[in-house]
Amino acid sequence: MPERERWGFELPLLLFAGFRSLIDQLHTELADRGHPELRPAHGFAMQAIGRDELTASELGRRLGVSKQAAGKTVDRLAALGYAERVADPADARRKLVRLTPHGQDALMLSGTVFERLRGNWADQLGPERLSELEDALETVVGPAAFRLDAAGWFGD
Amino acid sequence: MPERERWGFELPLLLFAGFRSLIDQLHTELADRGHPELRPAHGFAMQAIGRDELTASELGRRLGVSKQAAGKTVDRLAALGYAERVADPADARRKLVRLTPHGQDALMLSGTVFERLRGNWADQLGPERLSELEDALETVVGPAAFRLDAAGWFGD
DNA sequence: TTCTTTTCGACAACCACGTTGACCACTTTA
DNA sequence: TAAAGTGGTCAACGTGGTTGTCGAAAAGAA
Repeated sequence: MPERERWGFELPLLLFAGFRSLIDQLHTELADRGHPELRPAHGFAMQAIGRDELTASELGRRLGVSKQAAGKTVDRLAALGYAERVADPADARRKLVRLTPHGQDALMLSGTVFERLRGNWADQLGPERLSELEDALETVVGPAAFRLDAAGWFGD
Repeated sequence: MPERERWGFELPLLLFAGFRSLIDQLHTELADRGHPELRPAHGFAMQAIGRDELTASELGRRLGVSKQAAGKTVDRLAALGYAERVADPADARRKLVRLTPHGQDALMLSGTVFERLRGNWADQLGPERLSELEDALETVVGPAAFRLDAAGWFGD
């Protein structure tokens, strides 16, 4: 049921409002469940680390930022107890970054919260309209959909 | 045509990818048309100013940031030639911010570019699917859709 | 094996964008 | 007219980026 004529400038605002709505709800939930200091930017970095052990340089590549910026991000995650650095026995230059159990907990919790939030949208829209929305977005953005280099994107 | 089962975490990434795709294309176009220094964050501030003459404090309220932050944003826009401050003859405390002709040009150009980008999406999806996408998003985000307090939202 | 190139991590300086707190000037209101 | 509120600015700081430089360690080539 198309409701009225839309201006072009509304489309980006609607997309951003949807994105922000989900992320804000996620962090409200995370704060209630033992992760009050976690910020949206941290989530992208932790997602990029996942269960891997990788160098700050490699993390920078995944996030689309310099190795120095990635190193600072790791510093902040480490200060909050979400990540830690361990020496690489096979290469004395490298220090491998990995999530702590606290960080893995936050990541798993985020996954379950996102499932529930998607369920809320499905309740409001019906499963078909939600699937159509997702399919339409994937059609227009193509394979660029699942990039993680989002943090700090506004300023560039 | 629902293509496959979706994970909850894909939804925010799809929304953000769509948003970023539009904004990136906008700024590519703006750069080609005489506005190469304009950044995404500037757009929200200029949209909040529009054709008004307002104080930095009022701008801060519209953008959801402190008056000091709004003042710095105006400094940057002014340094780039997009905004200027004029004294308010009716109130010696106030300095009114307004867009320069260069700033108004950028704002009008953005509007026409967004119309064309929406047209591209309509070509790819068909007008009905695009309208359904917009309506679905408005349904789930409600009146929060058209807030302008987006810049700097990642860090907080 | 030695020399050269590459890579990693760190440091420094800087910029964009936000925050609080403090302060002064001016306007409004009680 | 005194008190309260508002507007602009300065300072200090935090976060998340950038580039440039550097030394140590690894990898590749002669």
